[in-house]
Amino acid sequence: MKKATMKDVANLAGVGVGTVSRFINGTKVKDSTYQKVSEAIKTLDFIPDETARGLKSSMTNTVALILPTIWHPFFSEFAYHVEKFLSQNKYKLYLCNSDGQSEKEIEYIKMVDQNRCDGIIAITYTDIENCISDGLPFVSIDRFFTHDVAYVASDNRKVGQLAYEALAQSGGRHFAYIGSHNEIKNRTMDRGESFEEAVKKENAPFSKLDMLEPVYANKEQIKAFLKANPDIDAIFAINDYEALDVLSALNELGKNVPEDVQIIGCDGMKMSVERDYIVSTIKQPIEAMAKCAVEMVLALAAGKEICKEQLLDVSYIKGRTTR
Amino acid sequence: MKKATMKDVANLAGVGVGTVSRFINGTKVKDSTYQKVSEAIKTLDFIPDETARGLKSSMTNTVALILPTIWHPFFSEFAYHVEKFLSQNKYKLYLCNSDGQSEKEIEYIKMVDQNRCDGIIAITYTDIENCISDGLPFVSIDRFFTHDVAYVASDNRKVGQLAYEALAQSGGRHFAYIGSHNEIKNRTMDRGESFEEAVKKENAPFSKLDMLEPVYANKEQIKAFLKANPDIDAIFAINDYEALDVLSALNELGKNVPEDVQIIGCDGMKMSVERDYIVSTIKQPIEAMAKCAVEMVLALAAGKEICKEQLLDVSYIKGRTTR
DNA sequence: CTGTTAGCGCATTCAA
DNA sequence: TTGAATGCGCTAACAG
Repeated sequence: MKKATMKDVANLAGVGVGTVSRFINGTKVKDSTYQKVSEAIKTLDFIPDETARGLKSSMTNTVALILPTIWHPFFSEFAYHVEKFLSQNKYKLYLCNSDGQSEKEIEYIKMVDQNRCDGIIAITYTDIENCISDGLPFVSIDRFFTHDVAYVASDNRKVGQLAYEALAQSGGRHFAYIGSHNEIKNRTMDRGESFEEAVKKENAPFSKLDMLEPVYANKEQIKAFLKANPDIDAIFAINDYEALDVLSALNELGKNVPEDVQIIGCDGMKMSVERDYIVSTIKQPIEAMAKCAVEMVLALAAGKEICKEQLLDVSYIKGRTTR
Repeated sequence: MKKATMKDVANLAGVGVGTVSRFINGTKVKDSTYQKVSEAIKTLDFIPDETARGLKSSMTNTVALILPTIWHPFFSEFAYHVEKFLSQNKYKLYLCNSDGQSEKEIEYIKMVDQNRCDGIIAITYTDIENCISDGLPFVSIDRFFTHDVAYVASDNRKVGQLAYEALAQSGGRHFAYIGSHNEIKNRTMDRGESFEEAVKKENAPFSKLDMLEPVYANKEQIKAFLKANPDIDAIFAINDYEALDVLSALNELGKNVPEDVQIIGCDGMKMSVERDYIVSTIKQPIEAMAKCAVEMVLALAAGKEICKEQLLDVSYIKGRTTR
């Protein structure tokens, strides 16, 4: 049987379509008509067509999330929380894996103008500055565009500071930073820079390995670096993956962690609710970032003015790679 | 400036709206008008409203993916591939974390009738049989409903068989299965059953720990089980997470893996493209399952008849927990 | 409180 | 080949 429309309901109930519409939208109607409409809806299995509603209201109750790949614990944890908060606001989520391709990112950004979604939350490292038009409800994560573009980030400068303090406190003497960076700048670069500054302020020995992405033979490069600098005993890695690679490299070189060398990563994703932290890490407030991003994008979609820059706090979590 | 509509374009180009519509949809128009329309579209930054199009065509080019939580490597890998294949077909993806709540699953299933999406792919273990109405474009993963409901699954019976063979071949003597199951049946239960059968067919010693979900103090239960059965030297765990917990439990009991005890998990998820497999595992063909599911759901959405049951092959991957 | 009507932006007839 | 008209299903304004 074909899908019932409001007109069918109105006919069956013996009322006008307007009344059915009001019923649907919760406007008060007389008790007797309420009954009739309610019954007609039930017998016809009527479900309102959201496309038609959207055409009138030009609201979709949908937000698109653009990220490099959902197949990565940090992003999937973030996406989980984004969807959760959107859902609490009766919003749906479009998911976009950009794989770093700006064309796909742009395609999704266009969806706002296509009236397919009301706003965008994006974690992106590609060159899309000129696609972010002025009134676009767009929230950027961990990357600054201009003061007009809303963004939320963790306090990446504090990350380096905390990493240094934790390593120094547990006896680190020769510090190193290991990481990589993209040509397009984003705030994660601050992690290494602030770490370096903190070390140098104390005049402690410092080495660094900073690779340009895309990185090949990551672990081999790390091993070569560690061999060339055998005194290193306190390493800060740009993220937890890198930390795992460093851990693996050290093991292969016969060093003990954390006895000989300590490692701190960054992100602090849990992999799943019940798993322990393997590497010590500076934890990003992923859930808080998601909440903040959702609030901002919904406010922007509603045309509200908001504070466009949000820095969230980070914290040190001891795992098994520091003493 | 307000968004331009087809009417605006038509006015500016000095043609009728029908012509603009044809232009957009690639129907041939005269060269001279083609130019005029093309220009008008450019100067007005015209982008067709997909909501209005959807209202006419009742197609959304969107599919919803329902899963327990994207915050889990297996599901996020699956979602990654689903989005990829949908994208290749110009389709968008709605993501739904059900967290095991049937209400939320039902809410998304309704979206087909609401004309918000054209079909559903679902990994679900809750009681929603009676919501899967007949013509619904619905594809189930790893769970059988009825012969009328399309589903794709990996060959879970072969999983247990392969696990046994791999463990036996590398010297396992006393076998054990460790896992948990939900009240709602799904095909993953076949893994343990087929493993048990394979072991018993060879008359080898067998023990099992099968917990009812939700499981509390998982690792403690595992430790108690292992203490009570100290001869166990070859363990098959229902999935890779469970395998990690088993690994951790064994370490805490002072056993070496894989020297003293071998472990095989199941799923074969990696944290991301570039990471290695940690535990030895029976790998599910995640990408192939995603591809198959997408093809099926798009075919169903297009009203085509298809083969409703697809079983995909699994394979053994050696990690660091077998010899 | 309720029925009627006019669009929302577009695709698709039907004439011309 | 094209312009004008009709309607997709719904909401909101208006009149009763």
